[in-house]
Amino acid sequence: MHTVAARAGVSIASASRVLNGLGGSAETVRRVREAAAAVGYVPNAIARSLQSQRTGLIALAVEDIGNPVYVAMMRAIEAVVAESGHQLLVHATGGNVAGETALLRRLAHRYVDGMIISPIRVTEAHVAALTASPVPVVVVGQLPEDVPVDNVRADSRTGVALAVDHLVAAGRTRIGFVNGPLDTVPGAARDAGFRAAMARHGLAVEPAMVEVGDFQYAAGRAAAQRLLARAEPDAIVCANDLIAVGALHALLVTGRRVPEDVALVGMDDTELAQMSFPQISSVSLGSAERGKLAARLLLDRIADGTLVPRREHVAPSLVVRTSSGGVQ
Amino acid sequence: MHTVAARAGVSIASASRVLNGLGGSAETVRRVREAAAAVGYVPNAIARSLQSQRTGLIALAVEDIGNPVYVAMMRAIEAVVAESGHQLLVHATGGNVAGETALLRRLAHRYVDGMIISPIRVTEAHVAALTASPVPVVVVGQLPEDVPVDNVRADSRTGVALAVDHLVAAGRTRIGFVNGPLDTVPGAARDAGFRAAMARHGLAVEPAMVEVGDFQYAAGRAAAQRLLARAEPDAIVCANDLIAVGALHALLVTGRRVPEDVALVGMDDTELAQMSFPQISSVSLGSAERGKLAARLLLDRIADGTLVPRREHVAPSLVVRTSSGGVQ
DNA sequence: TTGTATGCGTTATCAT
DNA sequence: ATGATAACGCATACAA
Repeated sequence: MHTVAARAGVSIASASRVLNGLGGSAETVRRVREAAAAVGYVPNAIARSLQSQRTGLIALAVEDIGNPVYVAMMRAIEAVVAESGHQLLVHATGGNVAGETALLRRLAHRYVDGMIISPIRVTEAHVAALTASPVPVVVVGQLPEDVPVDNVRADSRTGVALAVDHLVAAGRTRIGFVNGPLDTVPGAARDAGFRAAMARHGLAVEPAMVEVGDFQYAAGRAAAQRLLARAEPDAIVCANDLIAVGALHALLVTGRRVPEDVALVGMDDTELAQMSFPQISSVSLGSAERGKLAARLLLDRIADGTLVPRREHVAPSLVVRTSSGGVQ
Repeated sequence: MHTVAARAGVSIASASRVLNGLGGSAETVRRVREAAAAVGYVPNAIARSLQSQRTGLIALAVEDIGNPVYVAMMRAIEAVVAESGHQLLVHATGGNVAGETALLRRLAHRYVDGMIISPIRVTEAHVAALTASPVPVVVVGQLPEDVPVDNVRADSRTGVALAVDHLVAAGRTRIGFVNGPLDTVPGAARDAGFRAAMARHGLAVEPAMVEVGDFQYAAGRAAAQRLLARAEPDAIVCANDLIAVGALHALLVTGRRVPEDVALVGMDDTELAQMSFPQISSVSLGSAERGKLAARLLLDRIADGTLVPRREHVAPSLVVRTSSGGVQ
């Protein structure tokens, strides 16, 4: 900038104004533009940030970037965020509490203008870090009622019910369930949802028909194998699509036909569900929609920090595919 | 900082020194620490960056964050980069030249300390932006010989050969090929590799046995369907795993058995290949290894910009699974 | 050891 | 319209 101003024979103030499109005489504008082009001037993002108190960065923190559900969410967020001139900084937290709270605390350094975080567990430490954060944060997922933070949530309880209802309507009664860890927010909600839905249909939940692993493919496959070794379900509900793909493998490798022998329903409605064969029915929890909403909430709050905390809900819906008897 | 210094009754220089662990008398250290804790002082990342001329950020630019091969690469990069105290900023370029070169030019703003980019096409504009970049860049993928930029590359030509050799050894002779766009670097290399390998075995490449789509699932599926509508291969090589999963779908939906009727080999050896049923044999192009190497090259260059440009190669290897007759 | 003063690259304020 | 100058928050030469 200094160089540009000197070369154009004006003050650095004038140069700055011209380069930012604010006023200037025709002659000044011309000379500054010319000088800038000549020396290949490019504004320094850091210095600009120091002055503007904004970095133009928005962080997204999710457990596992390999899970397609987060890819879908990320794409939706990226679209909104890019439109506002921000860039997305992605953190993979691995789902551990220490890492997530450390991340939240680091927000105090103001290296980003805001953060969207989807914690899989919510602890006291989370809440403390969340409320103490000097930069706006939006939480995707459940959150205690009294935490004054913008929040968008799915309804996975109802989502599981959708799956169970669908299977019961199709005549299935021996319905198994492969879940993720019960000490996670989604794990607990999906467990409760499954039991409530089964009870509503007057179906008993046999312990042998329920397995818990991780929200991952390998764990889902192993959990399904354990379940199939001791029970004969005519349908299996899985707590997400990664688990469902693992369960599909366990079913097919043991010679079971899907959906003829065992119907299968996953959750999150990711690309994986469509890419499997047979294609897997899945409960959409509106991941893209949640991402879009979260991004909007965040941008709104960045623009006006005095807003009252908002809470958005996204309704689940069932996408029926081959694995539960839908068309190919 | 100003506040901390005032509260501790010292100059901001002393406060800064103490907080950075440089000297100070026991008494000064104590008072500054106390004051900092009392006001909850946290250093401002931007101001620190302006001073240090480093942002602590490293960018990764890939075409499609939904492709598991990039997820694997990203994980490897993240591990190396985190260890050095940097954070990863992920860009999805969508593979368009304008976006990629714009990204490279934006490096001049110095919003990151370095970038790892994996362009799917390499144009004049890329080369120009690459060589003009004031911040270190490492290219993952092919690059003209004379471009003085750190570079790590796979050998997908040999990779395809590995697949063809394997299939021929298993007695397959009518080998089809589903590729990505020929005007991309990997697309062109894999096409050449396929033809060379087939020629080496004295096998003709019938035009009807070759299809081109996109490096995506849906396009791969459609391309495979077109191929299968007009030819009867006893094996198919796919230019990546997304295509392979699409081809698997096309095969199964038309009643073909894999591998009995048609053997299938993918490329990139991503999680997808393991998650399919049957599991898909795949040529590993060492994506994690390439990511790790790229990160190391970048960190080295950030530490010392005068290094002579390096070029690393990662050898391909074939992972045999069920889809080509391997064990379950 | 400590404080003063300056610089990092911009933008904004305030005279002129 | 323009220029001098003060922030922005921190780190560091240099002097004391």
